[in-house]
Amino acid sequence: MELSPTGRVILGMVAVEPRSGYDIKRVVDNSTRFFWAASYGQIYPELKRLAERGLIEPDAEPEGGRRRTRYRITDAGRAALAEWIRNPDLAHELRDEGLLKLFFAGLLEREDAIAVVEAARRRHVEKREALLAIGPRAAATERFGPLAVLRYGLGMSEFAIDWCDETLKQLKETD
Amino acid sequence: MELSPTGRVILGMVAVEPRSGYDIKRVVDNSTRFFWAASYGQIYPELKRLAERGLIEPDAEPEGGRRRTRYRITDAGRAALAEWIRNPDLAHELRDEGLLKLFFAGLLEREDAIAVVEAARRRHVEKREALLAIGPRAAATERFGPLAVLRYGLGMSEFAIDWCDETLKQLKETD
DNA sequence: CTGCACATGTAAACGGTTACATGATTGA
DNA sequence: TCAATCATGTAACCGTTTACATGTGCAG
Repeated sequence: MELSPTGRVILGMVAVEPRSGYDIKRVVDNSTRFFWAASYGQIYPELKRLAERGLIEPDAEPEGGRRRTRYRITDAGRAALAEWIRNPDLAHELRDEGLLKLFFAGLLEREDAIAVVEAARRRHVEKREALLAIGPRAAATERFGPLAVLRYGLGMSEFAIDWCDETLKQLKETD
Repeated sequence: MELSPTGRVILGMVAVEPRSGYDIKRVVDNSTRFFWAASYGQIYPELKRLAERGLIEPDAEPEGGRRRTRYRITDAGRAALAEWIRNPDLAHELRDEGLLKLFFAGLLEREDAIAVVEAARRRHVEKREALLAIGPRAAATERFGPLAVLRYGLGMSEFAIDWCDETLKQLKETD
């Protein structure tokens, strides 16, 4: 049972616990957004498609309060999710605009190239701060995954910052 | 002058030296594909659009041999490219399906989660090999950028492999 | 009673991949 | 003469973002 790209995040988020589209948007913005974002324009139609295919189903109606549709995963959904996670192949290419800028930075004057690397460094520092801020949230889930991926993100940020420093040194000492 | 996402790689590749669509595909597949790929379906229409906007122009017709259209960058093109590179903001989100799988791996049985990390490790080792293989090509350009980004990719791969090892250790020792 | 967060959706426009189609040139 | 590689392109389909549209419930 093939899942669409964003269908996978959504199904995963529903697999963790029953969630509405709004819930999913919120939790994605606080976790996977660093490597996989999702917009409402994707979430709501995709929830309907997943429900039509029997991979998720509406949970019990809310007791009073706001109108909302919370979905829970079905057995078929769990199977489809596991099938995707277990498959070692990746369907999607990585895309990193920051690296593309760095790749071409040498076409500019040296001062400009330095500014490009400095901007990249700033972004990585910001990202590290953002990851540190969501740390407690990830630590709260006892499940393996969020915390490990957070460690990954922090390590990557550290590496990237060091790389920027080293690259700046090289760029500056070439006289 | 706003550039489209893939217009940027294409313009950058033409900025380095005059190139045809076919050339661009080949060089992208040997360099930026690790963080920004491009297909013919994007390249040829985009070359036309860039030419219509005066950012590139057809080079002199080939002296005999094969028919082909090689483009060279114009002053306006150089300005648009520099404008994009200098702008510190990124228009595009990172997307990494491998991390998404790892994020949700804890929903599976422990053996399955271990297999997911092992698959990720294998991918990172393969990527490192691929980067090492294109190393000489990147070193051949004296321009700053390709080599620096290659160093980045290699460092990232090393880090990712170490992270997988550490994560596997953690997953296995939790009895 | 006002503004904010909750909550769900649609339509248009854009971006990107894949499959298909075509044909020339070169080297074995 | 055959296969590989050079070379360019289009059309259909799918995915994604953005902007718009609508309405509820709660706290101050």
